[in-house]
Amino acid sequence: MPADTHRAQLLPRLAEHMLRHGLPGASLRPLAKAAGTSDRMLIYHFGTKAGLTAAVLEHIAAGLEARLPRSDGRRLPFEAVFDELSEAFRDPALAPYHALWVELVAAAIRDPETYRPIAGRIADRFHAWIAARLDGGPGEAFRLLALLDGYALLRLAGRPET
Amino acid sequence: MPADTHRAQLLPRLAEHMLRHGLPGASLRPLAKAAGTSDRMLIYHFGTKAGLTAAVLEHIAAGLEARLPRSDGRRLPFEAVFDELSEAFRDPALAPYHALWVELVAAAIRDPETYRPIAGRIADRFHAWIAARLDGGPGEAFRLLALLDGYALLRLAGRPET
DNA sequence: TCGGCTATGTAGCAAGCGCTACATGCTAGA
DNA sequence: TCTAGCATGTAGCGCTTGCTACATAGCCGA
Repeated sequence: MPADTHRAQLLPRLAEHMLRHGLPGASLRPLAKAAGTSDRMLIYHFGTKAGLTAAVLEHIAAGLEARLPRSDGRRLPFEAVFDELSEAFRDPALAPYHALWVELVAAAIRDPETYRPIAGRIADRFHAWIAARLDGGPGEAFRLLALLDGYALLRLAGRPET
Repeated sequence: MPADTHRAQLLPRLAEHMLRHGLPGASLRPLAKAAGTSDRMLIYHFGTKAGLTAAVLEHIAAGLEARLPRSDGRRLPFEAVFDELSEAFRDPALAPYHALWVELVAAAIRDPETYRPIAGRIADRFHAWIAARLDGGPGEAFRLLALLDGYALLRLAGRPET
């Protein structure tokens, strides 16, 4: 059995654990336990903790995007898209994703080499996702993304919008 | 010499270290070294790591607010305040504060007991600061705060606004 | 002078971290 | 059938974490 297959089999369970326990809870031994293997084997398959983290986060981001509704081609004005998305992002089922996103950006501050490329790719993904359904330029899409991120951040800080 | 005086003397150096090295770098031994004392004495003065962290972060937040310009009583519309503040917040000298803020919110996710009250108080502080110079209600001030936080977050994720 | 309180140094504990050394079972190709 | 290499278990290393036990020096009031 090739190594890629092993990784692909591990990823869903690693992702589930990481979503539930966050980046700080994603140390090798608990991850291994959750995936039914050993820390020894995680390093064997992914080379390094950083490699593993990158793979799992990429997997999670792809999963989140697949869970969001497809664009129907219509482009709506700023406030309409904002209302729709801020409503959607209040879904508690998405809370673990927001938490992980903030933890990822926090990690990118002190270890940019490892985490910044991942964070950047994820930001781009959702920027494009917004731009595709917003009647406006990329700057406006960026602003909408920032606004949604800001509300999510403040919610995690214990200040939900009122 | 009373204990409060000792704490007050330690705080500036602890704050400087925490600003430079962030929340993850703020473990007892490095902090103690930076403040010219020992981990033993930090616990002695602050009781607990959580107590120390709360005190230092409060000190830092007060310092940041003191550094921002005072309100002259005039109230400006949303875009005017936004432009002024997003300009001010791009100052590289403030980058450590943004980084620490995101790290604080990230910490509040997994340890709300310790960090959420601190994060909430800081959010309130700047919400009030914005509300005092914005021509609009608290909801608009909140939206502006979210927008600024969002831009800061994306900047830390390696995506500065364009 | 003595007794108690504040302050501080030294040493260490138990847990967790990423990662590695070493041995070994298993299986597929020559 | 032999052998090379993939896969995996066991054990442990060196380090950092928050925190504590214990001893003790210095000072201040009775």
